[in-house]
Amino acid sequence: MKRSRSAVAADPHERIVAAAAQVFASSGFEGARIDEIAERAGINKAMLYYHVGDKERLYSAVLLESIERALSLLRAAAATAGSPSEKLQAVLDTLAAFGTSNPEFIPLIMREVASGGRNLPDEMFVRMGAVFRVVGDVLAEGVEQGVFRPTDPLLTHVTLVGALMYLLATEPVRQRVARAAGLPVADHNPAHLARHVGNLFLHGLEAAPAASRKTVTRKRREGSR
Amino acid sequence: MKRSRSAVAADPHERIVAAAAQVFASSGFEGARIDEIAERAGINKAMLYYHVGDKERLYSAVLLESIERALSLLRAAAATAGSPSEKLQAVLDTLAAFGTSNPEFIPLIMREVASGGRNLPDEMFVRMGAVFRVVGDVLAEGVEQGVFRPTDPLLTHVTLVGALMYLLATEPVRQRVARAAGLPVADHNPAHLARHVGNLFLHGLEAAPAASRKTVTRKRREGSR
DNA sequence: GTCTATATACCGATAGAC
DNA sequence: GTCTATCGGTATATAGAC
Repeated sequence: MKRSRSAVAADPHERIVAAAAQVFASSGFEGARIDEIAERAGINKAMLYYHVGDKERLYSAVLLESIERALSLLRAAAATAGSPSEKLQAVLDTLAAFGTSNPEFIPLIMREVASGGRNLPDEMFVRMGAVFRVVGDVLAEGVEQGVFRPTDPLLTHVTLVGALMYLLATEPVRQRVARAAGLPVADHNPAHLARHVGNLFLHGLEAAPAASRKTVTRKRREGSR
Repeated sequence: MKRSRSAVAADPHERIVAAAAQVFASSGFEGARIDEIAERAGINKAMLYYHVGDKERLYSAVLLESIERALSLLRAAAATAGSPSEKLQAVLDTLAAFGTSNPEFIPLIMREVASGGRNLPDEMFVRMGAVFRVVGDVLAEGVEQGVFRPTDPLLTHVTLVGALMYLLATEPVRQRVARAAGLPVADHNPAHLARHVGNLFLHGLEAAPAASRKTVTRKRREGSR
């Protein structure tokens, strides 16, 4: 057991980590300023070093604390009663909700992915493996029941989770792109985005099922709109 | 017409932009050091400022030059003869190939997405809109022909492209995760990743087609393996 | 445990000689 | 056009008083 989590976070360590998560997420590791983190945590810079050590240790603490919370939520979602499809959708919904109530999480992960995970502490890979296992088990269950096609589980997991995180993270960019392209500008809530990803991945984009086989390609199955 | 593109890039401007792309991609905007860019371009720091101006202008030049090249390749891919599904797969293949022969591109884009596009110049949004239109047109064509289900095209485009870019970018992270989780470590080539995404998106994960409708859920359609 | 003051280093940008 | 030298600003990290 580590520290108790309270809403106001009286614990200096927690206040610092929470503030650091925000700054690291919005500015990256190199761009984050210790002064800004200290200020946002409401303490002095010297105190920050006293409590959590240098910038690198603080960064590791932020990442580990984030993924730890995400992991336990995702595990709970996958333990939901229901079909593998429903479990997978529950995982996506949970990830979207977590990414929204913890807006630092997705930028943090995406920056690390962009840098090839160069600054990731070893413990992070273990946690990421645990997250994979949550999705991987659902996929395996689906294949076993014959409701999922067999695929490379790690690739499918990354595809699924990456697509949703990307969709969530691009919200502001997407709106500006829509404006620049003369498209209708819509702001989608996270739940909607999770459903879009789930729908797309579960049923596929093609209207005709398995049209690539040697079965007859059914053109224009009427009543589709 | 701007400048001629040669392999060795005798033009100082090009050498600088190419070097900057590498450094910005691996260190981010704030983390990138002008000295390192100059050194990697084989010129003096003062010359860098003489040729391209300050850090921000250099960054914009890198982004615009990258997406411009990607855009023309993607347009060519979408102009391929074939079904909408084949065109979509061609676009994915092209993006994967481009991301591989231009390893700076995906990290650059992902970092910007992670920061909400805060440092993106206005011209970038126009280009990103053009990239969307390439995919959007293929999607519209597929819907028109009745082979694609109608979806929000912008969301589907971002989901598709985001999934592939994420898959490509996580290659090194994925291997370390696999090692930490005791999974078989595989290094997939970009073409394979593009096919994984295309396959998943086009046909979906579910073995039974449209099982969510009121049609009979066909359990265990035999001969699936 | 908390804060002020500062050491130390580095970075972006430019001045100015050639 | 090219380079050296350097200015001005700011960053991480710590020393030391309280």
